[in-house]
Amino acid sequence: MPELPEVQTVVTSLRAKVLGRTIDAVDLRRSDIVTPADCDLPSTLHRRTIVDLSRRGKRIIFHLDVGCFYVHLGMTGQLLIASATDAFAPHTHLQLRFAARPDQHDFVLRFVDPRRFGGIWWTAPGDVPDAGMGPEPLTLRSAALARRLAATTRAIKSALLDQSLIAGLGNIYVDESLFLARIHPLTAADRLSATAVGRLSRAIKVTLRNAIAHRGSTLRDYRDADGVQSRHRVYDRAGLPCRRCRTAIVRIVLGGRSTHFCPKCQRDAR
DNA sequence: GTCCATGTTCTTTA
DNA sequence: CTAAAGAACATGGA
Repeated sequence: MPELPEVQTVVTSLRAKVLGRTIDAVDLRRSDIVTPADCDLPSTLHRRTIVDLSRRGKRIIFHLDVGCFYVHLGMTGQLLIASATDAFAPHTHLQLRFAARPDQHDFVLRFVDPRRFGGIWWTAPGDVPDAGMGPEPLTLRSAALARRLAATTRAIKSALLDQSLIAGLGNIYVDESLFLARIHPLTAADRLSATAVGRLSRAIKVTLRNAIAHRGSTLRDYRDADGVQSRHRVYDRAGLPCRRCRTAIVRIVLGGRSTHFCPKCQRDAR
């Protein structure tokens, strides 16, 4: 469940738990999830204290007293708090155990990832954990976004998925943002008007903020089987009526990714 | 058995 | 050379 809002939710919920805690034991059950491959993560993390936890794009950054590491959830990754005595779920690749303190029971943090598109990256002291990443969408100004989009001829949908152009958006929220901005996903990025980029900049922020505000409740507390009303306006709604104009939502494949839009609200300007 | 999936990176093509 | 398009990665659910 990992685009910027989901990652932010994980960071927010984990932050108070792990801040100031010392890693007591490291159980790396699959070492090929760690980059660089020759980094000895267990001995590197042992006895280290977590001084901060933050998010950058889709990365969850653990700041240690020496250097930092970050977790990327890929498509199916999860960070779960558990008790050391809990049985391991399948595909649990890493467990960090935190020592008990007078004010808190001991607990473990587990990284579970069936598809293994995610992983753990170690960043040595002096290196930055966000090399090559584009700016954060929530603070990116319209003019700066316009400048970056003007540098590429790619379809706007593909451009927004490029983490080096703007960090944190994924397939769902790109489709949602383009719908809100009423921009057709195949529009060339460098052919968007300043007005359209302005709408897009605003739409991205609204979409992400709204998702962050609801992530705590929607994804966690509701189940599809209970008839959950998806908050998505276009994503995964092919053939269903547009929530604005009732026109059927269209699904196309763009850059190998399924792409959903309303053909009436998002006119093809090519 | 088939197709599809919230992501990234490597390879191929233009 | 660069930019863009495609394939590949691994597993599980519909």
